[in-house]
Amino acid sequence: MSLTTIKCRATFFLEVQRGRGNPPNKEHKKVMSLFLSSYENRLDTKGRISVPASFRASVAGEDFAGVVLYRSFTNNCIEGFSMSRMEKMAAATDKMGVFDSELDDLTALLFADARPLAFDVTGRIVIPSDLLAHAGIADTAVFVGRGNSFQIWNPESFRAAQEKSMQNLRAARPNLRIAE
Amino acid sequence: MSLTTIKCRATFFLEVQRGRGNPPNKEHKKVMSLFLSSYENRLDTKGRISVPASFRASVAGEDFAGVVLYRSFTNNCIEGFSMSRMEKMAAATDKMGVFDSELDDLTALLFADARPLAFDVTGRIVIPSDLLAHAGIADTAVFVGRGNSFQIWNPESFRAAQEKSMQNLRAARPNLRIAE
DNA sequence: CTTTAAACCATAAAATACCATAGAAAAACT
DNA sequence: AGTTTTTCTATGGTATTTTATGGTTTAAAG
Repeated sequence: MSLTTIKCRATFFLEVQRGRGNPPNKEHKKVMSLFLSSYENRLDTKGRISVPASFRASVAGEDFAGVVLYRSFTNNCIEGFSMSRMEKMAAATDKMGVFDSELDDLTALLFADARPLAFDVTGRIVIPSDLLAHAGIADTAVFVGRGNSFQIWNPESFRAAQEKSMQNLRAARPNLRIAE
Repeated sequence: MSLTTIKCRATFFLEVQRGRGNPPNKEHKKVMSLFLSSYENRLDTKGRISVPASFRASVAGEDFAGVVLYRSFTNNCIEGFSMSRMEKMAAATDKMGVFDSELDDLTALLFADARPLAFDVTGRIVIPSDLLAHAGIADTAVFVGRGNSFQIWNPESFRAAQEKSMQNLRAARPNLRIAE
């Protein structure tokens, strides 16, 4: 095949961008909203710890640039959510009976204990000391994805809990085929 | 930011195709959502490996341009599927009570181990080293279609597993005719 | 003032975007 | 059917960006 250069003259229309910002037709960044995988990070001398970049991406675009943490009811770990999910939980409690005593306990623990923690410029948070104590975290912590939420564990405790979960699964369903 | 349409008139040069050749084919390929067939590809020195083009086509059009991998619970291989499938699982856990423990063990293991891996421009991913270790993969891997999911194997292990499956089938169903 | 918390640089390593190419496969013309 | 040309895929190498983490300075609070 050969190419030939020819001279042309034409009238056409062009869309130009005025002002700053991203053009609307630009392919927007791929959004990954789930908390997946596990990341082991370190606390510095001031108690700061980096929230994994992929977890920050999961809450990117929300009104509150940070996460909500509270002490897990069931494990020695810290539970984490996005603020928007916290709001969904509040909406869910509305569906329960007003005089439900369980609701009382739940709201007393959950909402009273919940700490909104904003990211700093580099994506770090300072986890309150009572949460750290509850999870037995000293200088290293594991951020563990749980789909729509995540947890923060002491590394040793996490490995032990994972092992226990695996044993539970094998005991409950010897023929388990999770892959399909 | 706003867009403004302006009228232009210009003289320009255009390269035109003379003779034989293949004009750009803008027909997009037939959408194949299933993972089918097997492909043996190589890891380069940086641990990158091409996801087979047909597998990439299977997840084309999804929000997340990549796949989700985790260590198989039942085999020495890596399990893989699309992010949308992961999201369906997360949605399923939401339908259960928030403090229900039925799926706790499963989600604890699955979401914590799942790795979202985005394709690079040429369709490669970097498989984390712990996944490679679990599957015993060094410099070559086999992508194995499994319909709605796929697996990644060490080539030798895969052939051995296939052989074992074949033997199991024969033992269980002596009359089964399996084409060689 | 003293203490505490938040904002502000700095950086090595890891992750990822970018560039290049040979071979295979596909399309279009003969 | 056969040939030419182009595109696509898998693969390799290089450059740039991001991330996690440390330290320092400024603002706020007691």
